[in-house]
Amino acid sequence: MKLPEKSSLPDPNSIPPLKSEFFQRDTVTVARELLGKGLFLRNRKHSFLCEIVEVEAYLPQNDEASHSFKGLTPRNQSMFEVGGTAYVYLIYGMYWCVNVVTEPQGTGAAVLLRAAIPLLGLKEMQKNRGLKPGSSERALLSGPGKLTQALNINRSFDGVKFNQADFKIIDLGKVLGESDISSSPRIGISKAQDRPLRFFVKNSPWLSKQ
DNA sequence: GCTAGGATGCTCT
DNA sequence: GAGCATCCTAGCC
Repeated sequence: MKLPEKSSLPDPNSIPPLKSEFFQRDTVTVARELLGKGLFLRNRKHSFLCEIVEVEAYLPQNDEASHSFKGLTPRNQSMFEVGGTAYVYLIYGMYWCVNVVTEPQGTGAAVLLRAAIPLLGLKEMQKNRGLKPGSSERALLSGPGKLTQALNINRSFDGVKFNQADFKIIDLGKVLGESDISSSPRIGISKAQDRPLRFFVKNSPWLSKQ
């Protein structure tokens, strides 16, 4: 579980956000290709960068576990926005989950961000998570609720596009092959439990579950 | 090491 | 009123 040296990190400010066309494709394709990409977020005081290693796809058709399954509601309306939009919702009354909306406007599909490698802003992530300095870095972003807590993502990000100077998904120059990616059933759902729509970087120590 | 259970509040029925 | 795309802790191997 080695983190890269700070000096070897790219400057996220100089990397443009992924184009809208990247997200407006088949949801499973986007989910797989989001692995290895960077999520960058900047507020008044701090910059955060992390590398996505685990996601789940929620499909527009015949997917009972997807929030879009029963159609548009006030809660899920940003899931029907154009690909590249953030869909953020509260789960279990306590935790936020952040999704990347996929496919064209009106489709109702998204990719849940479940785990990532912390690259920039680790101290602030630790503070946001309420962890002691020196606690394991693995605890920072190894779950959907942890990730939003560490990066301070909440309802105010719902409906925001991932193409802002201070909120964007970027290419880190990492190339993952088919053999680097595994899939499994999605976690924590009660419907459509058999479908292998969770995608993750094989053998990564940063996942939410081994 | 593991598991069971509680926290907590919004959304839809 | 039930159910929920979760996390943490206490208690038990």
